[in-house]
Amino acid sequence: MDKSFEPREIEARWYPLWEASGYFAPSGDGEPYTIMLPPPNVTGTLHMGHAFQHTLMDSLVRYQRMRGRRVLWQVGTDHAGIATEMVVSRLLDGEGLKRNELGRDKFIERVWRWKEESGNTISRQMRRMGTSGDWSRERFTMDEGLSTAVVETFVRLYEQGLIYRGQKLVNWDPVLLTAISDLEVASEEENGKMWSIRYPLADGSGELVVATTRPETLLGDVAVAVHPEDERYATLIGKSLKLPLTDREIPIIADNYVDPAFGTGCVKITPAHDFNDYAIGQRHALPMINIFTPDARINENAPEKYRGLDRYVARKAVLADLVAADLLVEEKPHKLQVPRGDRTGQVIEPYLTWQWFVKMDGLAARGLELVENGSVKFVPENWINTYRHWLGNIQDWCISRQLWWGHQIPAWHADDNRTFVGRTEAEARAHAEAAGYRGQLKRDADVLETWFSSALWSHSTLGWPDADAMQKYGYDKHLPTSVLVTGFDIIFFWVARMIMMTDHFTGQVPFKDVYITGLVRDKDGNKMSKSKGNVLDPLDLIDGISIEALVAKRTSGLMKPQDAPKIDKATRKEFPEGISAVGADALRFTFASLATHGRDIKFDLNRCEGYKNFCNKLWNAARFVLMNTEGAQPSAHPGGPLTEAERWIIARFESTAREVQAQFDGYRFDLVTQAMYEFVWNDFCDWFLELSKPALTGSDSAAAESTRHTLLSVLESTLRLLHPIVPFVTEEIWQHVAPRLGIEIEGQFIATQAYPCARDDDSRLADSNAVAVAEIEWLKAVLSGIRRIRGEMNISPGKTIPLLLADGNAADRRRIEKFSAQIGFLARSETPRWLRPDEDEPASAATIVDQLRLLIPLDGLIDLDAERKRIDKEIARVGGEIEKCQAKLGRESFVASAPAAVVDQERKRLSDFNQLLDGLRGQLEKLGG
RNA sequence: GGGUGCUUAGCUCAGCGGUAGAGCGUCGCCCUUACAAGGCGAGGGUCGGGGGUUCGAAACCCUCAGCACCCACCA
Repeated sequence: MDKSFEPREIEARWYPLWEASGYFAPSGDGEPYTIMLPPPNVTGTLHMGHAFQHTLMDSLVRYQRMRGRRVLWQVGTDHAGIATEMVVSRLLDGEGLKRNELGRDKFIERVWRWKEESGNTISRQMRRMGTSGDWSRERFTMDEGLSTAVVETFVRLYEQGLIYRGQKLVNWDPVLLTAISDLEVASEEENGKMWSIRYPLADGSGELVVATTRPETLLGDVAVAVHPEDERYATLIGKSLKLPLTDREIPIIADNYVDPAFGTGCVKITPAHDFNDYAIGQRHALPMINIFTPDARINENAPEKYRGLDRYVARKAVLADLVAADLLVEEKPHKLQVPRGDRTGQVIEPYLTWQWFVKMDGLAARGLELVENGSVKFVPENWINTYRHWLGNIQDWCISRQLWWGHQIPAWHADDNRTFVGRTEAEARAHAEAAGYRGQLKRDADVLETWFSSALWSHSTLGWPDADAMQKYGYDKHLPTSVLVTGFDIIFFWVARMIMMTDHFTGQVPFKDVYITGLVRDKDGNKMSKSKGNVLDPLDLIDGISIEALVAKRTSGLMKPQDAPKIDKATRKEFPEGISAVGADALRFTFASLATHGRDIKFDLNRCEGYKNFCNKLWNAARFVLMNTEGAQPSAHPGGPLTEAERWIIARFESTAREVQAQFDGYRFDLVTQAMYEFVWNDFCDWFLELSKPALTGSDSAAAESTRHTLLSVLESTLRLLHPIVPFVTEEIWQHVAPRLGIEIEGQFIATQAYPCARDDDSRLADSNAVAVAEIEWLKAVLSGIRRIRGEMNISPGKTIPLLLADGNAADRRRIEKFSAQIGFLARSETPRWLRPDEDEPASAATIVDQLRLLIPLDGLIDLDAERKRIDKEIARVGGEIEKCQAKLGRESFVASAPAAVVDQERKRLSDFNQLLDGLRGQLEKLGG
């Protein structure tokens, strides 16, 4: 193996071999374990959030696969209707082409070409991350099978009366010219104005003043509402007002919606352009006057002089005319919530259109029930509140979009405005003929919103509704799936709908657990976005990138090119030398370690580099083991007793394996990686490898032989333990290590080996030994004590020191004898020697372990004053602890009320501290302090 | 206006009723033959403020403050 860990070549070599071997596909007879990848949008490339979630999914999948489960990780991509259509439109703009000039068919052809490209990029990126999804059954939401599922779903819901077409007020994007979802509208507070306008009574007996933030909608007013108990206006209810700037008269109505305390207590009602007004209009059976064209210009329902004006131009005109007619009372600044489409940033219009809807009441009640009764569990569980709140207040789901890219709605309109739904045109025609219609049928031009097909993902990818495909894909085996790993931002868009749809059509929940991850933010906690110029491409972390290339990437193709200099500067400041390659394993380990519950993650490149070092550490530990086991007979353990150090590391490994398993099962990836890191670095490298050195070179050849074997076997188990998180480096090392243990690796991969389990792995590993642990913990205390003196006294690490022993009990004598070689080697001391009873104790620096005192004679080595200071400091610390213990034990209430074990523990602490204090005082005395 | 989460070492975060922790950064001493992407050691925190419950609170309850996010129709 090379001297240092070079991820690039290793990653490039193993992935194709893994994929070709077929282990990504479900196999074996184990209990199925299934994850459906939230299909990424084919809008471009994967971002850090994807890489993060994919890492977690892949870790779970590899973990369960090694535990013998029959694992399916279903991968694929989403057509992402509106988003992809926008990307391609922008692309065409660059070529000087217009979507509408190209026409529907040609445009869709272009989108398919784009989809090919983006889809390939995505799967390439996923492969670079090391993800082990089953590529052989990769799906796309608009492929043939999934499209069949969409049509089938639509038709069945329609036949069940759960889909209907209706004219309703929806959120309308006047630039994209389509309806959009409530969820795609974000209201932001903006500075605007509020105008008060006089509406004269028709009989000339007075006037009402109404306030509005949108004076142009006055042209569509159909009433003015007051509160029914508002005494000021009680006598006016039912009378008529002259609607300014028009020749219409409108009634004064009473409705509880109006807050008499706000403004004048009079509200103009425009049912076709405001959601509240729409509701009032329905309650009072008012007409609805739509005054806008689809692109938000005034239409023919308004007086002629305003027709064709853009909404904001019309606003100015209306205000000018009101002033001219002396009907404008006041104009004042006002903060208001402005609804903007989250894709275009345009101000959204509530707009009256014909759309298709899914009735939600029954489905939502069931969706709620499935979560309330625990069929689907959220992790962390508080997300249930979010889910509950949304489903409890849900509106019917508007599923039609006036776009081209997507599943075209399987409905055909007759000349007489009747509509027929069918799986095919022939089926629709049959319905039409059965209803006595024989004329022309024209297919509905709209497409379904993208989440309609996503909602079917968990069962459509398993072949539904095709019986053969369901059989082939193991429909029964894999549904419900094990866990959905996704972000909180799509709980409404996707999670809730998938629960409802999958249950409705299969009688199963789509998944048992929903693990909600945090959002990946930049190191300052900002959301990563192209426009902020703070995005990182996961591949650039894996491969590294020069600062020039990174700046170029971040500043090109900006929506606001004027931001480029700012982004340029910030990027150079954060990454003065670009980003150095860390490799996929380090990136994965970083993501996993940042995956705590219930908070977003700030991505910190320093963490990444730290974990690259971790991979390197593992690499070098493996080199050490391999170097020291060269030529060893591949075999099971040679037999004979294990050394304490071996038994200790085995016990530590076991408890680590237990911890890792428990944390995997609770989706605590941060704690999984923490346990792995601590074991590999602190236990295996810092202590066991060091302890093994004297054993390997010592005179006890049985111990050397045994140690060699344990080095190999613990390393090999550790590689398997770590593999789900860091697949590449563990594979590479394992292929070198496993043969030394007699494991046949021809055509084998670490991923298909068993996951280490604390009890049923190697029986020797199962022999956790409390005595050995105590012995080694004692040895560690001895060595740490000596090292502390060396460190604080600035004794050169290379310098060999004399070491004398005093006091101590029988156990200490036995242990010193046993570990004499280790102590000499690891503390760089001469062979430790017991002080003879009659011998004068030389002035020394000392460290105390229980009753044993370890003395380093001062002569020339140690500054007497420095040692006194060191002891004083220690005495102060111990004294403080003693005070705390005494205070605690001195309280009657503590001794009386606390559990006996806690009281005993406290007493033990006190006596240990006192013993230590005595030792320290004695030592100080001997130094003449 | 409702709701959720967060506030612990310089930074990023664990801990969530019984001795305040980790990584990174900082400061010493070291190229000791696996690893300087390293070794050994050190320093650093009245756990956001204030109350309460408890023998005991970073943790549980109340309250205040700040930050972030989600939902919501005040013209």
